[in-house]
Amino acid sequence: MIRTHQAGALRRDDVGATVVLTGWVATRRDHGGVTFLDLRDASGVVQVVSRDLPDVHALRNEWCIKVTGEVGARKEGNENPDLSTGHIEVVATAVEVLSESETPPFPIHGSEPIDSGVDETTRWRYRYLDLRRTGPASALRTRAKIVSVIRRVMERHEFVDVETPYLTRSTPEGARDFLVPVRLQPGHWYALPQSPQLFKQLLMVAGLERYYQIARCFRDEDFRADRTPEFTQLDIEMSFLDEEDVFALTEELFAELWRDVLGVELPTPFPRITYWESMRRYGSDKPDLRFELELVDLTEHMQGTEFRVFQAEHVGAVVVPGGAGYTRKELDGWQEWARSRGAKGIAWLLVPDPATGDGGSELRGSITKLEAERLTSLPAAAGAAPGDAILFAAGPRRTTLELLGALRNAVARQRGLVREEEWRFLWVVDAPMFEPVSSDNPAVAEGAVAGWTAVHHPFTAPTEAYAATFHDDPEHALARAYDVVGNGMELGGGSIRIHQREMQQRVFDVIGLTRDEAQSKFGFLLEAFNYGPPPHGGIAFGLDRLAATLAGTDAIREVMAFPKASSGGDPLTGAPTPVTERQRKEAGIDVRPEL
RNA sequence: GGUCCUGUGGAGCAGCGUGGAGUGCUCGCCGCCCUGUCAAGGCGGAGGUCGCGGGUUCAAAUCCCGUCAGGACCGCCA
Repeated sequence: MIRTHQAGALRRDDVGATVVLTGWVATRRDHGGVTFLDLRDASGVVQVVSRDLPDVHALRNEWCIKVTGEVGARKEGNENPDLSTGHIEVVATAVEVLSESETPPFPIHGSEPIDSGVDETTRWRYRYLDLRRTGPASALRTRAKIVSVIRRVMERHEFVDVETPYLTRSTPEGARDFLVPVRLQPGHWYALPQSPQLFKQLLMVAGLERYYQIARCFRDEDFRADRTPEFTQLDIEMSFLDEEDVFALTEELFAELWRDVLGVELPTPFPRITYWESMRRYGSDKPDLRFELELVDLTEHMQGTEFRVFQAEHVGAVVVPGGAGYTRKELDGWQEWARSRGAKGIAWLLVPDPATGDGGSELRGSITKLEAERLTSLPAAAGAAPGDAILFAAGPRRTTLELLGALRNAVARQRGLVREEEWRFLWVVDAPMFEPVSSDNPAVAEGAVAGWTAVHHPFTAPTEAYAATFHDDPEHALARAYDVVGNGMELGGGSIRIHQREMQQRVFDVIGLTRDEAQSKFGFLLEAFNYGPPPHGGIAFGLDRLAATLAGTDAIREVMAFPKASSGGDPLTGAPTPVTERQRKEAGIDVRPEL
């Protein structure tokens, strides 16, 4: 190394040592006769002081330099308690410029928080400068730490790390594939994997018993703050297991991650809740338990009403504590919020509080034309106290619950009900096995079921109760699927797979997959299953979401080294780019093979 | 495919509703001064076709239409 020490690691013990440091000029304070430089390297920042080196006046921020000098204790009163190196400074005897720098496009210094007001476009465009900053860089370090803990836990349990192909066939998940043309077979394309699902099942047939991989996955779908076209999963599969093995492993892994990364002790085991209970109580299959605000079911209460809005399959509500003080504008805001989500709207009722005067003197709301009996008993039925507001939604059961679930989250955020310091994990189990094919085809009548599709994927096993009947009653069949949810975020999910041919065939029958189609799509897996497949199952965790959660950010871009923009492009390299006519020809892009 | 927000010297913002000279703030940048600062301080200075195109108007950063880029959300995505 061309240096002797790390700048940020120097302490009182080093006083008197002659050191050679390298790094970047974070800032300079030039007093004419004495000049201070903050020298930054990966370890942190140290103050360099120069009294008689004429060259230092020419230095500028972000120049890469080498400093030779002696570590000195700072005089009392000159110490900086905010700096871990604040008790010492390096008295420079020589400064060498390793390379000069343009003025950076945004301030760098060193100690900015992760999102310090610089426009993201600019940060991603100059990500290599962004990462000179402590906050953004520490997010990547957190991610590396997470990967390290993961490997430690997986190796402790004798999991085998196997790399599966990135150039492969389409996997049976629902997302669009990224396609890669193949020069040697014009007109034929690889798909980049949406997950290593089929390969890890093959590895179970192969008898590996315990597989894991930190695998890049690709889905050509639209963006969200927590979704990007390429992302990383911790992918796990085990043989001869049941759900308890997956739960125990996950809880051990999470407990160790939270302990080592954040110093937080997670209580285990995580509570479990069924999918439908979660929908009923929270309107979501990934409920945030850091606040209460459980949904109220008023379907019974509205049975037989003349009030048309509430003549619906499901009537539910969120009770907003202290919401009687809502202004008309705020209530209109909720209407707009609901409509922006494609709902017809939400009804509201303010319960007056005589003590504070909030909500006036009588029940007010958009539903006061409701039968008097029903109206006056409504606050009690909803569990609303004086001073509360009740926000209603009515309609088909599932969409109404989902709307109320989103409302629950929005209300909690708006009213500051989320206990931000808490970590609340849970398992959501017993998800439906199938859901109706959402058909935009006008030929399919409103409400009619055009067919069924696997909620999870078609290799997910039914629960014992539905093993014999799921093909006759796909609507109610439950799957041996599980999601792990933390603070309202889906951090991972998996299932116990089907390993019996007969059962697998019935699933294909339900989703309308013919033998030929199944054979052509994943005949290789079915063939493998002819050779004594073990009972198996697994789980996959979104590593980016895990890292973002542990790094304390909502945006998974922050824990990716070179994230994509929401257009799907790479702001730094400018990819994707058009290809030349010659490349098209070589890759056989325009060739249409006989199907 | 859809809805909404944003785009103003290098960075972050204000200005836009109710049109009137590129006006302002914090930082950065350049020069000079300065021997104990902590993202130093003082004085001076440079730097902007207000994303782009069109329209309305005597006059557009401001109003209208289109478009591009970025972001959030719905659809989609287990």
